[in-house]
Formats: sequence, C-alpha cells, structure tokens
Amino acid sequence: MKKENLSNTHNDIKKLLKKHNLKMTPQRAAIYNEIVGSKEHPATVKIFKKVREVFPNISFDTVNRTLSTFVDIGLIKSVEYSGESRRFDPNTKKHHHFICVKCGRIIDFESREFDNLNIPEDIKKRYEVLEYKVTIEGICDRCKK
Amino acid sequence: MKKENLSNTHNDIKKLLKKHNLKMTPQRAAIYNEIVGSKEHPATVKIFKKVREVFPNISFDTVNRTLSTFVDIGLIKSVEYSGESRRFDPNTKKHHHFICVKCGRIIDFESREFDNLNIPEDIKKRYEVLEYKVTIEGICDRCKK
DNA sequence: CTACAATTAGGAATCATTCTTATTTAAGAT
DNA sequence: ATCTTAAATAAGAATGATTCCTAATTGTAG
Repeated sequence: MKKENLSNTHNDIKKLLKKHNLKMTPQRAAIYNEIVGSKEHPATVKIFKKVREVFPNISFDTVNRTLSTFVDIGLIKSVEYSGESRRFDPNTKKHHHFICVKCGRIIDFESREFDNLNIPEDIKKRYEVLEYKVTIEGICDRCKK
Repeated sequence: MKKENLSNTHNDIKKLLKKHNLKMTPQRAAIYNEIVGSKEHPATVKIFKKVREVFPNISFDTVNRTLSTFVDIGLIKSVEYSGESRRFDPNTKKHHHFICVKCGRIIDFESREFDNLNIPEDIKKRYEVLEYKVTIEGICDRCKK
C-alpha cells in the first residue's frame, strides 16, 4: 500500500491549512482535488470550469483566491512569473535573471557556467530547443532590510 | 569613441525594420529610445507613460503593438512567460520546465545536473536565494509537425 | 449548541491587452 | 518634389484576467 493514497490527502491539507490558521472547506478540497495530479499546469479558468462541474455554484473569485492561498502555504506553485503584465528586456545578449519575490524586481546577471549547461538528451531528442535560462528567485538587497 | 553611439541607433533600427518590411516611424524611435539602456525591465504601462512625456498623443495600443513588433524582430525580449494567465503546478518537488513558444505548453522535467548548479558568489552575497530553476524554450513535439 | 471569525457567492471594479475603424504617414516610384 | 499606396497610428470599444466589496453562510473552538 502506498504511503500517499487519496484518503490521506484530505487530512494532509487540513493539517497544512490548520498550521496556517486556515479552515478546511469543501470548496478548498474540491479545488485541490482538481489540481493535484494534473500534469498540464492549468490556468485558473480551466480549474474553475472543472470544479464547477462538481460544485455548480462556486465563484471564480473563490477558485482564484483559493489558488493564491495554496501558493502562499506552499501546497502548489505558480508557474514562472506570469499573471503580471508583460515586461521587456533590451538586453538580447545571453544572460540570466534574479527575480525578487517581494518586489518583483528583475535583475540581470551573467554566468559562464550557466551559459554552458548540457541540455538533457531526451529533451533535445523530443523537442526543438531554442534557448534556455536560469531564473533565481529570492529576496533582493532592498527588500531584505 | 565608442562603436555604438546614439547617432547610429536610429539607422540600426531602421535597417532591422526594413529587413522585416516594416517602416521607421517617430513613434517607434521614441519607444525604442525609451526602452534601450533601461535596466529595470519595464512593463508596458511604464514605457507608455514615459513615451507620452515626449509624445503626448501616442496611444497605449501603439506602444503595446510596437513592443510586440520589437520582440518579433528580436530587438528586445519579453521577460519570462508573463502576459498570459497565471498557471499552477501541483508538483512542488524540484524540477525544471520546457515551454513551447508556439502553444505555450509547459512540460516538467528533472535533471540531476540542473539541480546542483553553483549559484554565483556575488548573487549569494548580495541577495537571499530561495530557489532557482532552468527554463528551456523551444518547440514541442506536437507543434513541430 | 452557540458565537465568532473566517470564508463564500455574486457582482462590480480594475487592470492589461487586443481589436476595430477611420485617418494619417513613410518611403518607393515617378 | 509629388504621388501612390501599403503600413502604421489614435481613439475608443471589447475582451480577458484578476481583484475588490458586501452581505450571507459556514467551520470550529469553547
């Protein structure tokens, strides 16, 4: 019997929510059930539509708010830095980014090592690789104070 | 005297635009002047406001459209995969992403090598690093056909 | 079981982006 | 220099994503 079977899931989230002084609600359970195991990195609308099938009255706001909550407590992750407005970079030379998770500041940096990584063979075989970069997330000097 | 002084800029863009059958306009020049040399990875609204100071009648649409054009011809880059809706990942284990630039599909992959990169010393010194990941951009198997 | 604080639904509001259309303009040809 | 025309622009409407507001509901501690 596997350690993490579905019957444990509910209690696991409940525990995690409790740790953050948050309540377990049927909506939260439904949203979690929808997203867990999903391999397709769904957008909020997609999750909303799916959850609506089993929870016809749930509002978009609830789904959206709940997803943010889940990200805050580390239950799921938000992919990349999407969701904000598009931002531009006049620097077209190869470089990498440090992004401050507090203020959103994006700082360029260069690294010989990062410029010369070996792309995994199975990726190169299956897909056409155009470019890659390393993105470091953290807290910038200004926000540390 | 530096090679790339400002007087060349105008002609350089003009040449690049021409290569793509696009016209040089004062709006495009103003937008480029605003973004070039900018270290802060500005969002569209910010660029719009700045350009408006010297070009009071320019529309937001023009700025936005022009920025997309600049990205298309490789004059600037769009940072990360922002601009779309937020997308979520229930996989909180360390992993990396391949993003298809055609369909936007995000594919997880794991790599021992990528998991153990050496973060540059000056980054570690100046900022608090929380995590990092490698993002590969390219064309996925479905879109290659 | 009760009370209270947290959570929810629903709709309005906000923000970013794109579309539509009429007008203007850049740039090659005369 | 002027003409021609395809491309680009301004302005506002439309769309899409997200967040805010408020009243009603619900989970949970006591």
